[in-house]
Formats: sequence, C-alpha cells, structure tokens
Amino acid sequence: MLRAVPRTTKPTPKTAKTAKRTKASPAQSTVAREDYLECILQLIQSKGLARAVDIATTLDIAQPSVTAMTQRLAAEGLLTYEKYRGITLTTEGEKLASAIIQRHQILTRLLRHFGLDEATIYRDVEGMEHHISRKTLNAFDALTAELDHSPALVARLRAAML
Amino acid sequence: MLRAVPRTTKPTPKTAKTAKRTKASPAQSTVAREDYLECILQLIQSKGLARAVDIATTLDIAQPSVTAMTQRLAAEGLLTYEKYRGITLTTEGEKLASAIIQRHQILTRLLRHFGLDEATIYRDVEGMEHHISRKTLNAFDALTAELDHSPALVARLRAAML
DNA sequence: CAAGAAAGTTAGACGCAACTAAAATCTATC
DNA sequence: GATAGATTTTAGTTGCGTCTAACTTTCTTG
Repeated sequence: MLRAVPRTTKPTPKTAKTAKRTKASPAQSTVAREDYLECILQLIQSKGLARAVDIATTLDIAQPSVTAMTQRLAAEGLLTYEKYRGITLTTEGEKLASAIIQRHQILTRLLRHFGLDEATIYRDVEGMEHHISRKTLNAFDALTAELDHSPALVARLRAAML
Repeated sequence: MLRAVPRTTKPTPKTAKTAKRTKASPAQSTVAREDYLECILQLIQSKGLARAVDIATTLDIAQPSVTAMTQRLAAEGLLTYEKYRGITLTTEGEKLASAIIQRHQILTRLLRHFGLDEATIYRDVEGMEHHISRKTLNAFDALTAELDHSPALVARLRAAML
C-alpha cells in the first residue's frame, strides 16, 4: 500500500517550460514524412522513378499507407502526384530529400568508424537521423574527417569499446 | 501532366524486407514511455517523489496525459501506482529508467565537446537518445573519453566546424 | 485487343499519445 | 471538523500514421 505524500515538497518551480505546445502546424516535417522523401529520392536516383509498390516494400509498409502519405506530401507542395500515374518531387521536396540523404550519409560514415555491424549502423542511423540539428551534424562531419586520417585514434577507440 | 510510366523497370527485387511488421507487442518501449520513465526517476532523485503535476510540467504535457501514461506503465509492470496516491518505480522500471538516464548523459557529454549551445545539445540529445543501440553508445562513450584527454583534437574539431 | 495480373486507390478502422472540460479526491487552514 | 484550493482522475475528442478489404485503373500477354 502506498501512503499519501504531503504536498509540501515546494511550490513547484515552474521554471522549466514556457511554450504551450505548437498545435500541429500544417507542413511540419515529421519522421514518417522524412522517411518517405528519403526513400522516394533514392528510388528516383536508382531506378529512375518512384513507384508506390517500391516505396511500400522499401519502407515495409502497406501500399494504401503510401497513397495516403503521397497525398499529404502533395498537399504540402513537396511532390507532384497524379492519380494512378506517377510521383515527382518538387524543387522544394527534392531539396529537402537531398538534405535528408546527406544527413543519413554523414551519420553512416561516422558510425562506420566504430567497427559496428552494418545492421546496427543502419538501425541507429534510421533512428537518429530525424532528430539531429545541423550544428551537431557539422560536428559529426568534422569528427568523421578527423577519424578518416587518424587510424591510430580509431584503433584506440575500438580497443576501448571491447 | 504526368505520363504513365511503363512498369517494365524490373520485377522489383523484394529482397529488402522479410519481417511483416511486428504488430505492436504489449510492452514495447516507445519514445514517450522512455521520456516518462526518465522524468519520473529524475524527479524521485531530486525531490524524493514524482508527482503528476511535476511530470506534466517537466515534460510540458497536460496532466490527464500523465495519468493515462502512468496507468499504462503500471499495467506493464514498470511502476506501481495507486489512485490519488503516489508513483513508485518497480525494480524493472528503475533499471530501465537508470539505463535511459545513463544514455542521456553519455550523449550529452559527447555533444558538449563540440562547443554547441546548451539548448541545441539538449534538443538533440532528447531527440536521439531513444534510438541509439548499446553498441553505438559504447562507441560514443569511448569517443568522449578520447576527446576528454585530447584538447588538441577538440580544438581541431571545433576549428573545422566553423 | 481482351482477359488477367499488377499496381494504385478508397473506405473504414485502429492504436498511440496527446488535448479539454468536468468530476473526484486530497491537503491545509481556520 | 468543514471547506477552499490544489491535485488527480474520468470522459470524450483529436490527429497522425498505420492497417485490411474491396474497388479501380493500368499494364502485359496470348
């Protein structure tokens, strides 16, 4: 049984937060959106076009979900889309997608220095990539450059990880 | 107008995926869950108890949301909870929360080496922490140790970031 | 060029995690 | 010990991103 606790802990300093929650602005860049854009640009680059089937397979989601998201992205001006026809990224969408892919690569290059298995690298990058600021990304990029030409450092690192 | 595209791109090698989507297992550790656990343990450590008001303030969410999540976490055996009384972490919940906090600290220590503003560090850590494997975390930890006693390396890094 | 197969879409539903408004309970104080 | 104020919970919605089933359109192939 838990005993009730006196409420006299302190007047609860409400210092922490001010912003009252950003009521879902229209074209907010969410995780799923970024995954779709990344996938779409990659398909276009590798196959010349991005089909719903392939997007669904790559992202491991059902096809109707692709249609739904495609329509959202179109409404937000990130891609052009015509029923039963094809998908094209707008200039804005392509710029965004490129940035996403670049971010993905920066992260991947960094993690590769640690001698992790590719599956782990992939999962972690997939997870982290949507939450990294440009500033931190720059730091990771610089770090990767250092590791690139410091085999000794990399060796020490890997040794310390065991 | 978009022209339809011939479907002869290739038989679409379905190599990518096999697992058919893990239908939401009962006690899956999601981002929100981890945020709550982290917050609860920190409140307990700093104030001696975790009240719903404080959790709500800290996480910047409404109080009813705290109640809802508290009940879920209780149902999953991560905490003990009695209506209108208090919250206690179970052994399992506390272990999990500790790991989450440790992960948070490892990430924070790494990012601090890059000379970023605290707000950026905090946001990025908050974002990334839920998506990093133990393996990568170990690497980050080793990396931090290296940076700790290599001011020259840190200096080169920061210079490269400008 | 007419099936049949493949791809895409619509419709309807669900789970998560949040919200507001209103009710219930607890604490403190007179 | 009653009651005002703080805290917590219930009830009812919402939006996102997913799903399945069923339907439509497009492509391929004999």
